[in-house]
Amino acid sequence: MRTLKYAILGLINREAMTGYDLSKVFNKDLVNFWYANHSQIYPELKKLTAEGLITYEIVLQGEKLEKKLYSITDIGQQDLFAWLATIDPLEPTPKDIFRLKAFFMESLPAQTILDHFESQLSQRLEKVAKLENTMSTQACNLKKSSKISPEFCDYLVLKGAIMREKTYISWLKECIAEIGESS
Amino acid sequence: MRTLKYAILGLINREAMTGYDLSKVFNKDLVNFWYANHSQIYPELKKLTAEGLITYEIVLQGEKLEKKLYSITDIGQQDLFAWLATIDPLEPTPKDIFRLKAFFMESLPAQTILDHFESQLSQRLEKVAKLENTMSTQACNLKKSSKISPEFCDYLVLKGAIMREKTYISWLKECIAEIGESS
DNA sequence: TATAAACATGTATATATTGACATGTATATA
DNA sequence: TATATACATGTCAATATATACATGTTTATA
Repeated sequence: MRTLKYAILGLINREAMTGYDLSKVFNKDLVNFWYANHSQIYPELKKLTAEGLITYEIVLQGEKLEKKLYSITDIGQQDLFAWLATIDPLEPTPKDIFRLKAFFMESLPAQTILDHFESQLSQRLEKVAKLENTMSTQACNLKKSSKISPEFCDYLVLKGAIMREKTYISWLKECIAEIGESS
Repeated sequence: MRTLKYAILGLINREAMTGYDLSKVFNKDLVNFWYANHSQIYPELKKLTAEGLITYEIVLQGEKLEKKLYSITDIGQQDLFAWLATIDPLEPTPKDIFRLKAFFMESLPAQTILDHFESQLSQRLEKVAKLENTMSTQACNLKKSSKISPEFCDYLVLKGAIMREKTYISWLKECIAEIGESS
């Protein structure tokens, strides 16, 4: 479905960027719903350039270091907007290795099962703490923008990520409680 | 990471199955956290057989139709249990095309944005209704098994799936409300 | 008894993704 | 000024996944 294509177009549409910049954004701002390695990004940039959806100019960093600053073309923008406007059917539920393991865990000793859930719980607690920290640091710039803006979208998806993590945590706690009762 | 391998081993460990059976189970019981097409399953079964982790016997269905009934070997079970016992670091957050689109949506007219969220909301409401129906139909067999059992695991992951969907729905509703305020 | 739906098993091709390999520059700091 | 870290761009090989192609049997039902 070329989702990476649109993720890149969407970012470059916001602001001209290098492949390196894209890589950073994917693994920071977008990491809660999309990500990609640089080994995927650079070939895709090449492809999008060949397709005429983006162009680049070479910018010098220091004396010698050349970086490619990509911007979106008119065709690229049309393509992006057409994709954005399309309403999709529901995606398949995301895969989740922990849930898969949990599904089969019954063959393990009760204490090992609890260890799994406790480990997952502490990792998720740490993660949600980081997300909430981001939210409180950025909340001023984000929510107060009372019009629909990039910052407003940042805020909405960050809120969604926090809600998702908190629910995962609630589930883990309920599982731990029920396993305690059952064993 | 060969997750499909362990998904298959886990299922065959519960009960001997054909590739066709596995395909059905993936797209019914496991669909809320794992799935695979038959075009992935059959080659993997071949590979696992070659690796000595499973074996099959040919069973006749009617007069001519041969099906392969797979069972797990001792080595397969050891491999499965070793995987089950391993505690993993947190997986990267699952990708989500709708959230990605939402992140870039700000360039669209407010009404189109709302249409996206409303469509997603009604699709998710339908989905959670189905999940809750499954839960109420199967709840008797599931929860009442007061010991840790396959049915108990089924119950736990189904509950998790319902919680996840409900949170997605809450997020969508909050987004719709906030977009209403902002536009 | 014709027919559709479900059962049953594969392969082929294209795309997506990961992790390793490979190279070199610029900048901050010890 | 040595050194580590971040900046910057690529390729390659292996794995994973999706979609289409391909074939044949059995069972329920109209």
